[in-house]
Amino acid sequence: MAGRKPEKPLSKSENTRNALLEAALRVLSEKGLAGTRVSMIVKESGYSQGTFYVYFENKEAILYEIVSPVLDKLYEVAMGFWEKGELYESVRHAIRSYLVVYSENADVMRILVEGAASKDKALERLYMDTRRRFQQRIHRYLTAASKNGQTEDIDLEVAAFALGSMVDSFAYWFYVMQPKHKRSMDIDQVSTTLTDLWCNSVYKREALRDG
Amino acid sequence: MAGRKPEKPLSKSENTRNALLEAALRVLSEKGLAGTRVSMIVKESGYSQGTFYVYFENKEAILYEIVSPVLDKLYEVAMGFWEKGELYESVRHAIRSYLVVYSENADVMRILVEGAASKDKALERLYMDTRRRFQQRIHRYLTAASKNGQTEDIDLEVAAFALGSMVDSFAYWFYVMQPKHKRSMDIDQVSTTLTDLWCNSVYKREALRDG
Amino acid sequence: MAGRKPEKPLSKSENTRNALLEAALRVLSEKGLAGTRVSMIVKESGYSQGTFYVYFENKEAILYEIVSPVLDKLYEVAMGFWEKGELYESVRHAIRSYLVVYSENADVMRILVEGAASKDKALERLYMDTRRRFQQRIHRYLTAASKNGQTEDIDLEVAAFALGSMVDSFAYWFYVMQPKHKRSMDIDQVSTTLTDLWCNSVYKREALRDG
Amino acid sequence: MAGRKPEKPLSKSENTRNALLEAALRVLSEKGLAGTRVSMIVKESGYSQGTFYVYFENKEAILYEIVSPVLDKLYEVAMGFWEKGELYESVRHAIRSYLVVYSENADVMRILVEGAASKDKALERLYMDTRRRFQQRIHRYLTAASKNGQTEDIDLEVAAFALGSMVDSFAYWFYVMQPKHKRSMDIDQVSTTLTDLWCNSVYKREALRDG
DNA sequence: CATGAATGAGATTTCATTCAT
DNA sequence: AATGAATGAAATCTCATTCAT
Repeated sequence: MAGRKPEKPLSKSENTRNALLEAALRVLSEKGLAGTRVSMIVKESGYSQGTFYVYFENKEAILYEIVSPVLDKLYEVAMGFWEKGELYESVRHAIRSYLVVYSENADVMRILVEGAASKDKALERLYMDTRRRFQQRIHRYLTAASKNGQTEDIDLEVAAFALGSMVDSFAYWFYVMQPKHKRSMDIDQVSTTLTDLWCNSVYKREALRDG
Repeated sequence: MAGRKPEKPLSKSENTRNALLEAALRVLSEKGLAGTRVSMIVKESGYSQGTFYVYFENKEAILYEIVSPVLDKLYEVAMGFWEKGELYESVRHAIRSYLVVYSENADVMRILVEGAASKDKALERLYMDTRRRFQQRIHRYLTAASKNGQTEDIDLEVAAFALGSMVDSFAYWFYVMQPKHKRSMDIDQVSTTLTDLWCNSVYKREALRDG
Repeated sequence: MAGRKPEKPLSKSENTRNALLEAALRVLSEKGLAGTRVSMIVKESGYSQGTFYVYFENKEAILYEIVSPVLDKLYEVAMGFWEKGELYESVRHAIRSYLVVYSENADVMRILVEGAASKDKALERLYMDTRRRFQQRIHRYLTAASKNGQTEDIDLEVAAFALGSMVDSFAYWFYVMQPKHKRSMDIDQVSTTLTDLWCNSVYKREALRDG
Repeated sequence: MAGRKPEKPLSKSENTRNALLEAALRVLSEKGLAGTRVSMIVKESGYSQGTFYVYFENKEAILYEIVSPVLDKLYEVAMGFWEKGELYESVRHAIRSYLVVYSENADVMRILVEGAASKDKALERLYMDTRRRFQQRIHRYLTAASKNGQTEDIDLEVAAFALGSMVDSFAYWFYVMQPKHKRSMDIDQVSTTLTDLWCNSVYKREALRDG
């Protein structure tokens, strides 16, 4: 009774749709955006070429549907807890959650980066919007702290973006570019260091001590 | 007597080669990697289709030649001054130089990001290698400071990468994704904030005060 | 009850495939291997350029499919009767059959010769293998006769190859190189002479008289 | 003084021409006719692309110049001795000489076969003409023998072509198709067998015994 | 719903040949 | 005599998309 939706059985058409989405993700993960062909997706899905166009208008459409929910999840999970708890802990929680979701969707994030850089309008916008949402949220939070005299005297708008960038870019390097077997550091260790950097950089030492 | 080499006139073939490289950069900047066709490059250059293949084996070859020197320049310029001066100033100089070169080559950096994300082996490696070079250099620098008791007690390896990422990712957002007319902040202002964040995050407050 | 399979109607795709094969043969016959373009084949077939690549990986693939069955037929027809009948007659039957099938497939044989000479690995091997199969079969046959003391005292291995070559090369000249209107001799006449040469060259005169 | 031409030193232009011819032969031997590019020839020769067209009108021209003299030599050497000596010996001498020259020019012969089969007009004609010259010569010789009652009662025109074909085709297989290391038989052995076949096939046994 | 055959525009690449120097 | 830069027509192959069944 824990808020779980009762599992409605999926209709035949929903099944096919999902199968195509999953197949697309698998192919995109392996081949990258530029290397993915519709023919690969349908082959992977087991359905036929024509079926693809029953469910998606074109190649870009399926892309958007794959990337979009991951970004929403990322935002929701990382920003949900924020503001409720104590200073250091709420930062740490946000960072750690971000890394967890990122690691689970590293392939999608790679695709997003590729697409946004390639001037694909839809993905470029998705990417920008998400980063701005993060920035604004962080900025709002820092401003609040600054009103309590807890922050150092720096440009909080730039800081908000820079710190968000730091975590995001670290995640990209750590989970996307780095081959799995080379990751010597574990997520808790990393989260702690990132949180230390974040907090040291903007908060006064006293503010941290007091929480 | 200023040490400048007397400018040897370029041979005909060197001229053509350069013209193609420049045309390629223009097209890549406008269309992105995935959107660039050899036909566009030759049209832009004024040469014929066949001429392209006299000078470059294929599309990837010209790509590498465009991206590679920019990365070298970026490293050289940003890391050159490092270690010589006073703590805060040397960080600031590095960051500012990085941003300057980045802004002058924003288009190329976008291409690099797209290419590395797209699993193009050559560019992926170029990207990784460069980031690692930066990380190692920063790490070495932080370690030196830590031996003088100047750093906070954090994981310097992660810090090195995270701080490098912060600057790089900020630059990407600021110069690549952001349309020019929306950039309200100027480079000095931004450099200062980034330097503040950087220094606050790793160095002890005393160390900063003393230089 | 005549053992004929009821003719299953060919599927759409089988039809297209066959149409391409037939068109390819026509073009290859007229233009030769080096002079044949995929564009010519599809034009001749009435299908579009893209359709070709739905059915065949590339030019070489369709080539192999055209040549290979002809060689099998040639071997089967020429060697099928062999050994059953009387000496002279079985040789004559084999030679005549060879010439008949050769004349019906002269164009294909020309292509095979061109392809094998051009160092196309697949065709070179096909050519070699077929010639060796013939040689071995003839050699076996001559050896059997030699055990009955019916052959002259010569190197039967060389003889086997040389006699096979004689018939094959004659057929090539007669049906491939010679323009049709210049062929004054008819197939029976020619078969008889070739059989005479063959038999005289290896068999003892007595053996021939006795059969 | 044995008829050797006094070696006039070659002019510069003759040198270049020869260098190109030799380079062309090397490339053609390795790559086959269809696989040879003008660019390969000039690279092999060390001269430049433009130089090729100073000496040869086009690609076909150099081809003809390479093949033509070999055919002349083949005819001259094989047919020169003919008719002078005793029956068996003159046949054997002709066959052996043919094989010797063939083996020395196997690469060229392969090119000729490829070119003739490919419907290259010039080479097709060269090939046909040469084979006809051989046939006519052999035919004339057989007819002479037949007037002395030395031949079996068979169609001498067909025989002439068939026997010529036999030797030629054997040589092709032996020196062109067969990789060198697989040739177990030596030229004397082979010549003898071919001569035996030839003589047995057309001459009366008595004629052979008497010479 | 699903199919799979067919398409054709367009991308990459090749290469014999020309020509000004 | 020799060069080598430039060409451009043409060949191969790709692939997102359509559509009749």
